[in-house]
Amino acid sequence: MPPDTARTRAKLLDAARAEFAEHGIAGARVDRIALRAGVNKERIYAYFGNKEQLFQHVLTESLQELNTVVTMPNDDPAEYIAQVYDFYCARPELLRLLVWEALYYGHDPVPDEERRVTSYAAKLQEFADHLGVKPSPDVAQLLFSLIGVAAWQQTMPQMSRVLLGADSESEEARANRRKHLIEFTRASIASMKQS
Amino acid sequence: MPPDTARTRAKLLDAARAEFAEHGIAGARVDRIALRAGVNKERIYAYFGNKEQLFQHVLTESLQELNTVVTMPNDDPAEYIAQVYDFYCARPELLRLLVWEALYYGHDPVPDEERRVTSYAAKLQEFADHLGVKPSPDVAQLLFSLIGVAAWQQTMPQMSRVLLGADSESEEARANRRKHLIEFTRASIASMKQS
DNA sequence: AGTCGATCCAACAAAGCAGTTGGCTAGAGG
DNA sequence: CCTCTAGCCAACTGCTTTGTTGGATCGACT
Repeated sequence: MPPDTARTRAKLLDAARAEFAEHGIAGARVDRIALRAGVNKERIYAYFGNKEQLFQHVLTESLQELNTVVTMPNDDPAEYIAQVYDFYCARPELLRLLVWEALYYGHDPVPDEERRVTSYAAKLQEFADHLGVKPSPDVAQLLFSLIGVAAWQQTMPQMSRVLLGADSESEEARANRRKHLIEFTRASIASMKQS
Repeated sequence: MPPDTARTRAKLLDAARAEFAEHGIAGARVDRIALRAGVNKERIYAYFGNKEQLFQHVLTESLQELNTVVTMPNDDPAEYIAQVYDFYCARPELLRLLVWEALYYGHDPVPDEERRVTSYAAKLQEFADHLGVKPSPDVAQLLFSLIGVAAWQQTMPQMSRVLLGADSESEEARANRRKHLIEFTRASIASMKQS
């Protein structure tokens, strides 16, 4: 295999990630992906099959990245949530991909949903460990809610602007929300532990 | 004006709402909207201009509905959040429309964003009143976060299934999450008040 | 009944799009 | 130097989709 193949594949995946994050599955244009990558369109079909399968490749790759980058830190679950927030601020594309996927598949199962179960179970285990409790439906509810809070601002920029003010994307506002997030997380963890 | 006009318009808006909620702006098909409504496609262009403007009409209408249906109840802010949750469970289309819009416009302002500011300010006022505090950025942060938690399950069904289990859409699981939501809300309100 | 104005619609035009094909190129092995 | 293979690409195909148009329809008013 010529050395260019891997590079070409990678360039396509990068371009596709940007395109899909911006426009979603229906809105993405295969021509545009090829153009961005500086590669011929036909390669997409040769490597990935079709548009939807390409989307899956992009998503799988992105989820792996998310899984390795955002880890459970020192011993503070609140810091973990803040890290999730930081990550989605820094790399909004990954969240957007997940949201496009959610809208596209709705309540139908997404491709290889099973594989995700294990990696989320691991995260849940870690989270519970740091809380000093056993993984349980309640802990899962809590983690799920907290991830939601951390992601909500990037998920709904219009609502954020309307409710938190037009400058809610400034550096200062971001630091402020981060602080809010940490307090919020601590409070909800404390209340769960005592019950 | 013939009496049918208003009816035709309404039928189109209903069909468009369903179509847009399901497929988003890029994925929606004008033909399909006309077909669902049992009306000729040309009427859409006569009444609404084009696909994107039709989307805006649908969204405006839906936001009004949301605003009138989900009101601040008795005196319990936690019950309000639970009501938001119930509403999004019962009418997921409205949330989906908002999410499609968020992805479509991203960080650019959405059409007539100003008008929304006032209605959200009213909600914030009500919320603060029930908390017995003045509206402030902190209260807004809290309300925004809580809306996020209430909406998160419908926003991310895949993540919900993966983290909370495949049956997370059952009636029982829903009641369970509702309970979690109320406790969660109470805890975060209590912690905000004391600080 | 006849005319007028507005609504409706089947068929059309033009552009955009996903996916294909057939030939080109470069490098490895003989 | 020739051949064979595997990646590469410009041009093309056929279908889908948005938006338009010219004539049919229907009710109101005279």
